Amino acid sequence: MTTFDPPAKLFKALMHPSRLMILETLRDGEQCVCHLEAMLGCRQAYISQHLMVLREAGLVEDRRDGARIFYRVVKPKLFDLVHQANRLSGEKPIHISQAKVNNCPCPKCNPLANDEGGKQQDG
Amino acid sequence: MTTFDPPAKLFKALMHPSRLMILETLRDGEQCVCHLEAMLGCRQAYISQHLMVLREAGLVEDRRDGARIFYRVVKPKLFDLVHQANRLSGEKPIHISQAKVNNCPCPKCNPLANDEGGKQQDG
DNA sequence: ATAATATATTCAATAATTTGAATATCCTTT
DNA sequence: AAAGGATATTCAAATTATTGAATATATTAT
Repeated sequence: MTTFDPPAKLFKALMHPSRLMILETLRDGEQCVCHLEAMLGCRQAYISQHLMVLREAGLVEDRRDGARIFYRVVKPKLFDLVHQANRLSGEKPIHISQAKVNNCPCPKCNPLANDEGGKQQDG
Repeated sequence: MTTFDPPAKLFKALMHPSRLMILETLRDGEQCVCHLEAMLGCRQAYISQHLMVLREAGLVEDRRDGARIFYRVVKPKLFDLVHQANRLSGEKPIHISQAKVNNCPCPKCNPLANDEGGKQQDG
């Protein structure tokens, strides 16, 4: 309708904390849904619904690798936008740990379990 | 609730095209409500409601001058955020004319009508 | 084929946003 | 004080977002 519809739609896709958390988790590179599930501590369907919003807004794309589906941010400049918004909100810089997640079965968190067999690297 | 609530709230305040249009109109400096009314071509109450959202999000502040109330953007960096979002949306740069608006009675559009008397500068 | 795992979609209840209409408030002029 | 103009608030109906539950789809292993 107006000139401002496209940016308004972008902001609308970004207006949910869980979606921002998802994006921030993707900052490190693509991640599978089960990893996002473990990071956010939310149910799979919930994550999937938010991923749908991000996907339909054109902000993320997915790639299937076997049974898993990996999501990635399409334009890295999106990260800047989120951080700039965080700064404008007067908040401390966002930093979420990209460390392996314990209860996550994905190959990034448990490479040995999937690629070789049985072994884990927990400590 | 989470780290992402503050930026999410900011995005929520920005998710409406009319509010983006209002902000962009304020880029040139403070403007009274009747000017925004003339710029957007919307009713006063509608504008006022969106101004309330922006005000409650801490994005704009108002100043009364006589019968008129002038709004201004608190942090100019907000303009960058909107433009960055517009760029990310793959749109042409936003530029709205800051020219005087014909059907607007405010002092910025009709300085003579208010400050001196009767005269206009339309031609 | 069956079972198990990973992910997506649909459904429904609740909550929030949008927006017009009506009305209230505050200021200025008379 | 009354009237008129500028702006804010309240109300209500329509629309949209949120979110859990159930279910469907696709892949891999048996």
